[in-house]
Amino acid sequence: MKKILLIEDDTDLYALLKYNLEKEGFQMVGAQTGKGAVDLCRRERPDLILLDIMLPDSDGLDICKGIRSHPDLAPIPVIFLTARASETDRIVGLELGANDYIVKPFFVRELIARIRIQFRQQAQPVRALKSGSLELDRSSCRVRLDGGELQLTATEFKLLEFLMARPGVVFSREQLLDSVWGHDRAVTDRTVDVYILRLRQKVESDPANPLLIRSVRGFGYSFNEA
Amino acid sequence: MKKILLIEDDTDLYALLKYNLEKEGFQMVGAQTGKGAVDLCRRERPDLILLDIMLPDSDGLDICKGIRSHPDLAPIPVIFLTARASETDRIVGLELGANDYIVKPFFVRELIARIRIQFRQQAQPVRALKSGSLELDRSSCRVRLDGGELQLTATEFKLLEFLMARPGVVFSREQLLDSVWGHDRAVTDRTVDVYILRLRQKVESDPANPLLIRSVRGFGYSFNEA
DNA sequence: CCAATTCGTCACGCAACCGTCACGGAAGAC
DNA sequence: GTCTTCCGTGACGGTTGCGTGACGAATTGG
Repeated sequence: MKKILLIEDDTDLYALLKYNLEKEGFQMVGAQTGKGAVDLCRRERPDLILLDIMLPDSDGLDICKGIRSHPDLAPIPVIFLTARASETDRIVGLELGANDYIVKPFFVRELIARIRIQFRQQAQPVRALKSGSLELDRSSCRVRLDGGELQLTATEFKLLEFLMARPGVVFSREQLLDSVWGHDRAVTDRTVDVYILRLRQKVESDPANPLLIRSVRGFGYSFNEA
Repeated sequence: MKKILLIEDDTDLYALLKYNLEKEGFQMVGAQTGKGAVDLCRRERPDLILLDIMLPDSDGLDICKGIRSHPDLAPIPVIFLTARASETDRIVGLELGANDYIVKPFFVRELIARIRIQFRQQAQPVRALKSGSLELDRSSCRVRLDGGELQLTATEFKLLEFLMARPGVVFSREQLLDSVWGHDRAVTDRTVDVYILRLRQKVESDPANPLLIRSVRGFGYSFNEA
């Protein structure tokens, strides 16, 4: 499922888009302000960004520039939403690195079609996570430890990917279930423990003394920073 | 230098675009009629196609469909030019496989910006893909294995081409359907499995132990790196 | 020192996933 | 028109992975 970050200050439009895009099967996260948009990106790691240009507190163009200058975020497609229809505005937006540009008012179905185009032709950005001798390649779904390849199952991989992407941050079982298993989970929180165990057995050199995956009693788990 | 194929019946607009785009450094070829447009494509092999939807003798949508169904032409970006602005027209155009859609009257500079976006996103236009003794030639739509030529169907070819162009990258059935079949699909994701099977039977020396096309349980498939 | 809570660990039943085959129908060739 | 090729679906079986329950160890709090 693709995750879309929506930054739009108009409450009505925000709700409308969120509703329609979720109905279309996208996972939506968003903000109604431009403040901290780049940080939000780094935390959420969306697959696509819908960005209003006219925000009350900041300029969408600047946000786009910030995203493009950040190496991890640069490959993420950006679609501008805007009421400005003047020629120079359009050109500036497109030349600044936006992948598409859609002028309000627009048809929701057209926006959806344009989103799908971005995903269709996206040359998947290859991002590898590394911590010591442990390497996780998202694009090939492979995990290597000291050169040798580990055989992880799908859930194990997704859990490790989630934790490695956010080193040092402690997540509760609840949060992990929401993020890794999905919102429509029907799973006990103890399931997380089992997967942490399985991961440790494959990843840790000494599973009894885990160095990579840390338990925080009463809170949850985290992946240790290098 | 990028070659652009322009199909537009309006003489004034045709000349205007040809002039401006040549000034911009593009090599222009074109026709003012839709007849034989697909054949023209196969002869000229442009890097991008500008296509008027409303042509006196034929429908631009059909031309686009014809291009998309040809394995060697399918990856060429298509931008629709049109005076029709109704919602369904836009959706149909975009969902049919157009990469962008611009409504007349438009600013020439915006068109240029949108053309550049297509080229920016476009991966390296490698004509031939090779992996070990397996060779795939995009322009002639031929696949050779150990010198002998394989008989692949159009869908098999497009699927193999897509995977070979991105070795090592794992794609879900969903992504493959979007990219290879197109989003206007009415197809079960299990269809992908069948085509993977058919490809393996033709491509793999031992289909029971596939070396080229890898299954990644829970995720999808990928073409193994050399 | 005991009770309560939390976490690590194991084994098991079931569901999901994938490979495979055969069939009906659509599209195109002749 | 007929024939052939190709496409997509449905179904079946084997395998794998998933999630739960149970139990014990470890930790916390009184």
